Amino acid sequence: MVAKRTTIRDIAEAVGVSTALVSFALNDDNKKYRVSDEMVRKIRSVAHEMNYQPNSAAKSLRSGKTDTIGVILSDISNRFFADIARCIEDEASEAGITVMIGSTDENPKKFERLVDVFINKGVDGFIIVPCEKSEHVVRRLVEAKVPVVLIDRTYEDLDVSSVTLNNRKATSLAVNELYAQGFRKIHFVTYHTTISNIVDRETGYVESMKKCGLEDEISVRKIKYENILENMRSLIPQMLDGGTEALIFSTNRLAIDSLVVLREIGKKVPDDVAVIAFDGSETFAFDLYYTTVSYVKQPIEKFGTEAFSVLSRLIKTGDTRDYKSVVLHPELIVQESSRKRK
Amino acid sequence: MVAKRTTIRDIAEAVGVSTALVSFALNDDNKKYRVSDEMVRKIRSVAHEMNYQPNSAAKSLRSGKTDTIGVILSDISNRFFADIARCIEDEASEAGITVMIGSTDENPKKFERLVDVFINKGVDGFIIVPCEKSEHVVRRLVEAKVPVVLIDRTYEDLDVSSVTLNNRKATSLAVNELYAQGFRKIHFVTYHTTISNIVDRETGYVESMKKCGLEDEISVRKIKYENILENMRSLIPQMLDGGTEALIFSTNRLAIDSLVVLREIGKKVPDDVAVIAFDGSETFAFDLYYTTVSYVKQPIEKFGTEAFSVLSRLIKTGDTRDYKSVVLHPELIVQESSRKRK
DNA sequence: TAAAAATGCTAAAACGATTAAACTAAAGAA
DNA sequence: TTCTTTAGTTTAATCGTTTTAGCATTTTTA
Repeated sequence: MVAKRTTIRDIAEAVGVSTALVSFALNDDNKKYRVSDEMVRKIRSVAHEMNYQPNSAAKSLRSGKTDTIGVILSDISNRFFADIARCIEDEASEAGITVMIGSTDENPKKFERLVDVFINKGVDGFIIVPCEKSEHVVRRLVEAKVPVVLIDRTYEDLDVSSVTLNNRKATSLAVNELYAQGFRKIHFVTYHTTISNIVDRETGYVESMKKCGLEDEISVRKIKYENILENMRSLIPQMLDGGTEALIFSTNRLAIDSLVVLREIGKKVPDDVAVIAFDGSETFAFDLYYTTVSYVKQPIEKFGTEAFSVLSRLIKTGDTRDYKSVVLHPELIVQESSRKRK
Repeated sequence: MVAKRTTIRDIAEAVGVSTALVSFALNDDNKKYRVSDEMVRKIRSVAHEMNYQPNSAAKSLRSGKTDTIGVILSDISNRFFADIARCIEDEASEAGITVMIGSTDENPKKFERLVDVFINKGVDGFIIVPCEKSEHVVRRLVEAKVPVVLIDRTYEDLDVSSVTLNNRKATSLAVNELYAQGFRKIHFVTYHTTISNIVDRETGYVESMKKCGLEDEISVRKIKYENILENMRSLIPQMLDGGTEALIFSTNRLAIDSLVVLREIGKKVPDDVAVIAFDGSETFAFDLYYTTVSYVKQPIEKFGTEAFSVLSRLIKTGDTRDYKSVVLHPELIVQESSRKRK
């Protein structure tokens, strides 16, 4: 905190009026409270001269508002979440709201601790990427009537606002494209998890395979969140040996590490195997590959803007029962990696 | 802010004592203020039962401390800064300190506004990646005795703590490696800017070219921060036509976009031109290239940890005159892109 | 010309915590 | 027995704002 700041009382003394009047004049309450225009001008100019900066601790204490929101993500150093954070930050800054950010690393303990810390700091609301096994924490918030918006994932049986992707449609788009290109042995690589968005992507894959009449070709391979590259080194060759013609990945990370492995073992995309990745947020990574990579694109900015707008309303109205689910739509970016060569 | 929170007064009433005693008991002041062990136990258990969360606005108002620091970066969606932010966050969380993050986009106006907002929120100190033409803003902070640590870049004639890379050494390493490999026409691509770290990288290039006796081969090409890819599309072919044998880039972004262009125009690395990039933070992008890319590696985590540790001391001692410059060391990661083929 | 309304301002309480100072009761010293 | 310590607790001020209720004036209305 800065050394000896100007307070409202200092201004009051300098001008020779009460602190109340200064407060009225500095806030736009001067209409409501009938302060003379001349006085408003005087007070504001003195405040400016004395470089007055309101003490927000005092403000918060009085008003119960902090104009601060807590944003809890999986990992801020992951591009997808960083982009979302950036979006939220921009929206918030526009609205004069400050953002506190924390990363959970998908760890329920860290998640709970972050929630406590932010509650403690008195945030006005939360934007949260919830992690596995943390439904109770979010439930507690909802029950305490704390404004909350979940993004990227949600808990089905919780009455809470959310902004998510239509994940089933996302993988469905991928399957259909590959099917249309003539691929049949289309296989899916994903994480071992119960997180809703990842699960939905799997469901989407399975369902659309069935719709395409490829029920017998369905193959879902799941790996752990740790040592992805290592896991891929054994999984990918094994799948190719098994006759896989096309690969769909449920996340960006999985796709990238697989591409690395494919290069390592000298397999060509899409000649040896077609690929559709998830998430264009790291497009530039794909740009460097010898072939351009098709991928399911999420409207990243919208996650941020929508979440912020829903949260703002929640905070403003104070009616946390009035929750709302926003579902965003994926787009398939078709490039070379999913083309069938004869 | 959460609906009707338990206050210290609620606890006091529940236990039937004064609020002062509750405060003593909850803080470890019970030694200093001689509260009976039994009472401490009782108060703490009631506080726990009532799910007491101290109101930090009140705490801050009283103490003038917020246990919050402001972190101002160039752009949180840039991997390099996101990694640093992540590091700072981890350190801070360990120490029970909350972080507020903002991005300047290298825009002095945004920078100044962020500083004002954070000051306003009463942060205890700043970690800042300063942008061009903002020396006066940082100076004002320093003069107001606000704890500040600059990272990545600094202002030479400001008495302020900083954590920076030895940038001259960084490019020097690159030049020497290329020279040792037998390259002579080693050229440097950088931004048009006065930001200290970028300028130092140029200086390092020029100086070590001279030391290698390659004074006549020195060539520095500068481009604007906007439309990098477009700029590269015209610059790179032009340089190759001019006989460039090896390229050194002053940043990651420049390197990546150039690699994209080189692929587009069908030039092979390192056969047609050798490349040394800057910053390994997006290594995975390089992993996908047909050839692995050599680069100057910055110790990213150290930027975060060192900056936080310096800032902590600054805040604790309150002696902002006791500033300190930490200089970190780059490492050259040699891979295929800088190898001379015969 | 008195009553009513509008205008411009102030006093003081409140928000929730911390803390210096004071107070009480019991224990120890003289 | 009286005085001094010590332990355990309370009182009340304080941090910087906001805001309700109310006090003088002046202006309008009837």
